[in-house]
Amino acid sequence: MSQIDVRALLRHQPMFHQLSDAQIDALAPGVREVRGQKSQVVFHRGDVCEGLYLVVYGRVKLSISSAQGVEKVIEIIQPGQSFAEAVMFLGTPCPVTAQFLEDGLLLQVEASAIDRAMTDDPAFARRLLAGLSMRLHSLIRDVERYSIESSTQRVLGYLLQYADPEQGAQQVVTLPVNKNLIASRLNLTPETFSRVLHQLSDAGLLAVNGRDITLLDLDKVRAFGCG
Amino acid sequence: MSQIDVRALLRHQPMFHQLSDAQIDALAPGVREVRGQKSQVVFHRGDVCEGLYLVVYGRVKLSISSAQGVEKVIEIIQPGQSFAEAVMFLGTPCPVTAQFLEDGLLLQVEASAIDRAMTDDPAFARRLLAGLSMRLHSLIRDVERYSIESSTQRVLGYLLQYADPEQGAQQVVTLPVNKNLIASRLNLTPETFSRVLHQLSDAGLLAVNGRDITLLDLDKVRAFGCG
DNA sequence: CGCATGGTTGAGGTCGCTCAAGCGAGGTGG
DNA sequence: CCACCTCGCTTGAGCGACCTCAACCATGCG
Repeated sequence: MSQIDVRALLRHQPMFHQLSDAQIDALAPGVREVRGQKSQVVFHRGDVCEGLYLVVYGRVKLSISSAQGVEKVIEIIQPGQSFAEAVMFLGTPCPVTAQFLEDGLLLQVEASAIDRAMTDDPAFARRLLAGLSMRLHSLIRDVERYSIESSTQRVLGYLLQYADPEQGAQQVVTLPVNKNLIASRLNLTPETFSRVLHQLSDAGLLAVNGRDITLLDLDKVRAFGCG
Repeated sequence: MSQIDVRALLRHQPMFHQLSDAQIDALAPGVREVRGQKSQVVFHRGDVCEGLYLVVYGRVKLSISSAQGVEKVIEIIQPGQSFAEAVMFLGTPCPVTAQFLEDGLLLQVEASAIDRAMTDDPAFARRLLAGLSMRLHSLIRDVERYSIESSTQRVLGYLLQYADPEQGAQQVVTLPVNKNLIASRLNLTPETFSRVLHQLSDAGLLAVNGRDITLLDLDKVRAFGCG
């Protein structure tokens, strides 16, 4: 792959949107392409990484595993998002394992390149900070979910995330990945997830059709979520 | 309080250690002192804050509350640490409530002052990023704890955090705050926390004497934590 | 003393997990 | 074409960890 391609890819990453062409050029030498196939591991928990990753296409799963082999999905990284920034700034071992959910392409940007970009452009540092902040807040939401919400509330909260408040009271949410993965994300077993969906379906709040979930009354769903 | 004092206080904050006197001077006008008494609220969940907070002395509790009034402690901020950075960079409402655990003094640094410091000194931005990264990792640990560890493992993990690997196999850990707060931090009820401690005590792993907990055999404790 | 606060202990309930079986869709190969 | 498999999902029965509610005890303080 030529540098031309890398530059074009970099330019399309939200993180780098406001960099000048010269800054992109400066970044490019510090960037490595990482192609991977479904279920291939990018790095294991405990590995040391020397740079952050950007997802160009494909999705990546960040997860942890207990000694007993139970796996727990922490986050699903979509194209355009980044991961392992924190580990880069700390230089500590990775707290999670990263694995391709499907064939995909990543860009690994080494720390020195990021440092250069930050020095050149303070706005870039601010963007990184904002990115980490968002991650932080979403993790706080997670802690909240796991600690004080019931399984039903977690499921509804997850679904509401995908609902558009502007749209009508009734709308369809299509699950982005398979139900097992979502269950893990919500810290539920697949069995419980399935049961919760059907129980909500019985209650007349939603209708399930494979991965398509129709929220029948957004206001009722919201009210239920806060009860 | 005069500006002299603010500058002296700023200089002692880890976050600002590497700033020059001139940079500290530039920061000072954007800093506000916040004195508070035990259980006084700094900001409520949902409030908008225009700057980050540094704890000079006293401790601050970050927590969330469910609609039913159940409170859950997310973090206990010690002197020298900061909070609300994420909210500052995003400009979003606070996801948590901040409350003094005892009489204390905070410094509120407004966003524009931080921006200035970042522009002047890229290393400062890096320090902020490292700070947020540490927060992120500790939250990942939390999610891990809540989702795949048992109550016993959570308690042991918490205690091991305070143990010094360099010291002998037997050492005393003094709980920094009262047991109710720690229980909440570990997502346990006070009752369960108490029971777990006594159960571990029966198992000969530790001895409880008020807030002083003696770990009787560090290796055994570690082994127990992983089983 | 009376009261508040923090901690312990007991009895009982429940949410979500585990284990196990069954089902439908999609794919492969004989 | 059908047998057969896998994979994702569902359903049921039983169970256990942790919570809830309630009483009780120790300490400190006005």
